[in-house]
Amino acid sequence: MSGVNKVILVGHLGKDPEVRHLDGNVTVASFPLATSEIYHKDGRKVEQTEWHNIVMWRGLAEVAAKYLFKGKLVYVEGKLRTRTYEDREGIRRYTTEVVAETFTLLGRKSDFDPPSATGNAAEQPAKKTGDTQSNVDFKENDGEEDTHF
Amino acid sequence: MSGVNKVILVGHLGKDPEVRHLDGNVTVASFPLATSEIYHKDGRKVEQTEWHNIVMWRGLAEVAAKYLFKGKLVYVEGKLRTRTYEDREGIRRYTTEVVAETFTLLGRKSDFDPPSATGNAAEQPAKKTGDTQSNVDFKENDGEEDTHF
Amino acid sequence: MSGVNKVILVGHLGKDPEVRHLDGNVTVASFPLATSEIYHKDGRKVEQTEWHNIVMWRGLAEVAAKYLFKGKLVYVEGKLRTRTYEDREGIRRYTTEVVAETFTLLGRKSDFDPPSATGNAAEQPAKKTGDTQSNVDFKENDGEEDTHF
Amino acid sequence: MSGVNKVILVGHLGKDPEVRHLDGNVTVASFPLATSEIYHKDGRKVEQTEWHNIVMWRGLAEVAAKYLFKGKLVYVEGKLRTRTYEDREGIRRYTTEVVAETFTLLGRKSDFDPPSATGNAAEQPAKKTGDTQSNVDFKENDGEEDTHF
DNA sequence: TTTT
DNA sequence: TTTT
Repeated sequence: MSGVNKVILVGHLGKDPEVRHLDGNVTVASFPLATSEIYHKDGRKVEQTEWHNIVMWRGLAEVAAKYLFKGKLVYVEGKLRTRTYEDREGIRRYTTEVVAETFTLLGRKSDFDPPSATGNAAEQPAKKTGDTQSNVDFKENDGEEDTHF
Repeated sequence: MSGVNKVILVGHLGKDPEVRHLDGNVTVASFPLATSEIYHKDGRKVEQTEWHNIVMWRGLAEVAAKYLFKGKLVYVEGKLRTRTYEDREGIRRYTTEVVAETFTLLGRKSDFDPPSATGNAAEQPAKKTGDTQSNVDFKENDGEEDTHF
Repeated sequence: MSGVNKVILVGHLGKDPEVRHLDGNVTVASFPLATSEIYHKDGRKVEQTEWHNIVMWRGLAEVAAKYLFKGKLVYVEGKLRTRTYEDREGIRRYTTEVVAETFTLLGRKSDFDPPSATGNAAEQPAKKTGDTQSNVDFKENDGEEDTHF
Repeated sequence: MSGVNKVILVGHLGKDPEVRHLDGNVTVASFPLATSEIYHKDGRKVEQTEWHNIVMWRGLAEVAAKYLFKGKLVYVEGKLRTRTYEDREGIRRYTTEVVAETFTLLGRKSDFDPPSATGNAAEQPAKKTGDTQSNVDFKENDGEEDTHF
């Protein structure tokens, strides 16, 4: 039946993606994304931030693990999914997530480098220095196609 | 800073909108919207339905009360908002809603009529017969502008 | 480089898709799509129709040939592409098209049937009667994936 | 009837906006916007740039004149409009434009400053230094509303 | 928990 | 004509 379920976000990652590997060699990455809007109320400027739970699967999760880090500005396109789970107290809860289908890193070239080699660099998939790639557009089944985006 | 928070849905209303009037002459309408997607798994066709909580404010809520009914197919554009509340047991819960900024009724002219004059017709703002309007596009502050959308 | 180029349309086909088969077994379908908006100017209601040139490639073109006909209401998602060509008088012209990446048929089940068996039915891929399929969501590389949309 | 006509772009301005003032105190701004996509063909990376003609009216044109400059990265949301005109040789031509309804500047704070005070600064509406505003979200009738975006 |  |  007749459905469209599409979300378009541009915002900053609140944390590095959390990457898990499920059975069957399936990768999942998830992270919070902040979108802010500024509006004016009674002459004052007010910033309101909305937090979104982003989930990426398989190939998209793997490129997310390589290119997305806390603070990066990213365009995310995906769909809404509300699922149910039990919290630690056994209470049934609902959570709404954005299951990403594409993302595009925004910002300047230097923004696409991983954080500089201090502290937590060890656990991050290193992006080679000298790589001149300056932008990243990804879709869910990237790699297979030799053509378009 | 730098934010985009946009949701685009096409689906059917699961119920008539529930309309409330808040202090200060503010109208709010809300209803569940179903978007379905069909995919193929192991040769079988599977339909998966996602339910969204739609909220409309002020003028948009008022036109929703006039034109939107259970079963109608509608295009909704808005933004995500997650808010917290306490349920009847005093448990703090989160809910994610789509705050609509525009909607467009889809389908044929007859679909824009209110349900036929049995049962609950009384409490529904009647759409005149003979009205040839066959489509409805609305934005948040409809009425004020004398121009386009 | 950082790019997003996305078009979202809901409108009616102005004609049946024109389907061509290029070298290398590549199918292309194209058709005009009308999107209308109603606005109010000086108290009068004005309807303004915009026409879009839609182009579909390969698998998407093939499903378009099966399910899309003049008058159908369809959701189309794609990207803008402006290309140059020479008209019959040798004048260099530009045309902007929407290269579709997905489409979804909207409307009721009966709307998905091909036009009844008079006139041009012969050249249309018949959709069996009795088929209960009531909705069609397609993406560019449909068929390969056994999962989601 | 039943229309949706929406374009979503993220790209860089190819030129400073060209601003005109029409009769009746109406401002129009227009500029080319580049969206690039990178894809892989036969192992080679290929970048393809698409150029869009963006048009902004009234209040939106005025804020564009203040904040948008050649090279800036911007999110633009609007609708497609194809219009006809006669070129200098009297040939009737068509052009498709994106009539913007909203835009959001993307990138870091320093990107929101006007070009430094050399060369062409004279003809640009100066953005005061010391202004700490770091992001700009605008809609068509900005200024009137005291609330949301 | 982001960004400015 | 942008950006990397």
